[in-house]
Amino acid sequence: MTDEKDFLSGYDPGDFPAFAVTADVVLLTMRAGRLCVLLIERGGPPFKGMWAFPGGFVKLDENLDQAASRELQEETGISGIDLTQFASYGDPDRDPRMRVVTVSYLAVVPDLPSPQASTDAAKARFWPVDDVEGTLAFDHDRILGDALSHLRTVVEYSPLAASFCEREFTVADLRRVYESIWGVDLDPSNFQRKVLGIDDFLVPTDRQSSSSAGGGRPARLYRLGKVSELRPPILPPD
Amino acid sequence: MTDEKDFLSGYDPGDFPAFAVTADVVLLTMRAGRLCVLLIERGGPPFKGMWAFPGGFVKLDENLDQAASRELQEETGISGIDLTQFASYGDPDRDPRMRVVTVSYLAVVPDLPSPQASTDAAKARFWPVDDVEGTLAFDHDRILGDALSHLRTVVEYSPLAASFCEREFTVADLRRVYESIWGVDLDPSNFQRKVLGIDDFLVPTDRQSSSSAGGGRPARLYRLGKVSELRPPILPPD
DNA sequence: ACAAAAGTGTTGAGAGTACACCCATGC
DNA sequence: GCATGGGTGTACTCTCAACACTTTTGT
Repeated sequence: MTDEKDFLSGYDPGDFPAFAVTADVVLLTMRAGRLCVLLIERGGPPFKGMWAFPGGFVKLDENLDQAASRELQEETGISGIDLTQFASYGDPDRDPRMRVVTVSYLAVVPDLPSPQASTDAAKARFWPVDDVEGTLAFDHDRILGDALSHLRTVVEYSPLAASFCEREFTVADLRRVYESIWGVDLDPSNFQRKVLGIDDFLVPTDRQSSSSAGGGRPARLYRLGKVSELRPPILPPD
Repeated sequence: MTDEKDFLSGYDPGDFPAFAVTADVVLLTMRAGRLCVLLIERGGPPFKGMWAFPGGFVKLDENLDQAASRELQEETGISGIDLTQFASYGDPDRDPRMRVVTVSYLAVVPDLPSPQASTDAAKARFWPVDDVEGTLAFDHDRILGDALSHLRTVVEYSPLAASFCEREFTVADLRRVYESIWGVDLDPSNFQRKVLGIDDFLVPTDRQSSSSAGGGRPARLYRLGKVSELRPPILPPD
């Protein structure tokens, strides 16, 4: 009966509950067919020695998106990738030090070189998602779970899965991404026809993959087209 | 280079940028075939006299979901409905008074009695969405746009559209909801077969609608079942 | 009887799956 | 040649949109 009155009419600036706001980045990649997440080992309390997402305080003169990419750049050296906000978390006890609301972002990248090479963030590395579930600092386990279910949903209806691939990739590369995410096997020939039949999804190059591993016909290389929506969706069979 | 160090190692509590955090509710309903949104007229600066979503400061001892339903209840008297978070907004200048991050929730309800009857929130009313786009306080126009596109997406793959209907409703009621949201005409007979063919979506009652308006065969009344996902999705033709 | 809305039957077009088969490369 | 993976052809199945038609009410 008081707060919202203050909010609706005039009030004394500074007369509001003070929160810290952070931006966290759940950055996913695919390594050897396993879904991996970029984590940073915490050097101090709370949760010292545990692993958490890159992220940190939003500054007073930047917006939420900017904070997320700045923190990612500062802590891991990674920049120039798409970050999309997917949820915010603000339970009273999620950080024992103070009241923090975190705005969480999802990023999907190809298999990058390990981040320690790039900056001073020596404690950053990729972990297979299955190996860390249930072990993260703060409420980051819950956030990771939400990020993964968000990923699995979005990937059916958007070309996001192609972000796991390099700039040029084969249809089989893309198929293996979907197979990993859904844990199913897809028929290579039908998958090929399906994705090539979607307008503006894959644009062919005139280059071919070097058929490196033990033979087999080289595959054509594609680049991601400008499609924004996959209709009909790419679904796992049943 | 300083903030995130503080965040990773120890630091002085209180040594962080102080934000206000609010929870806003975009509550949608369907009236006479038009999509409507619940708004509150602002009684004081800034944006005095303009309309905005119900919402207000998150308190230090409640979580974000609780803040959203509390504010909705206090400002409009509406309670007991599902609120789902869909996005957060925190541009530096979105509120001229201070730095505010707002966590936005979407709610979908049947045609409720006008809210002024229930509480002291005399300035709350439903507005047709088309009539207010571009006129709202703060960045609420952008939030409304995001809420609507979120609605249109979610409605294809979830039973959310049924939340626009009363507890018992006919297939035609539900069809008119989809027609309004997508702005298309759907074939009544095909729509009927489609939705009744989805397991656990609609559960029949033994009651019928009173065929009130000008004749026509009374329709069976249904209740919403326990399905959580619509596969295949309900799509507009083309 | 007639209009209006609910609900069913039928059919033809298109999409998806399974799988046979051909192509290009490494060994 | 043979193994391996890329890519095409084909036939069967299933779904869905279109629309004719029957059912049940109000006037």
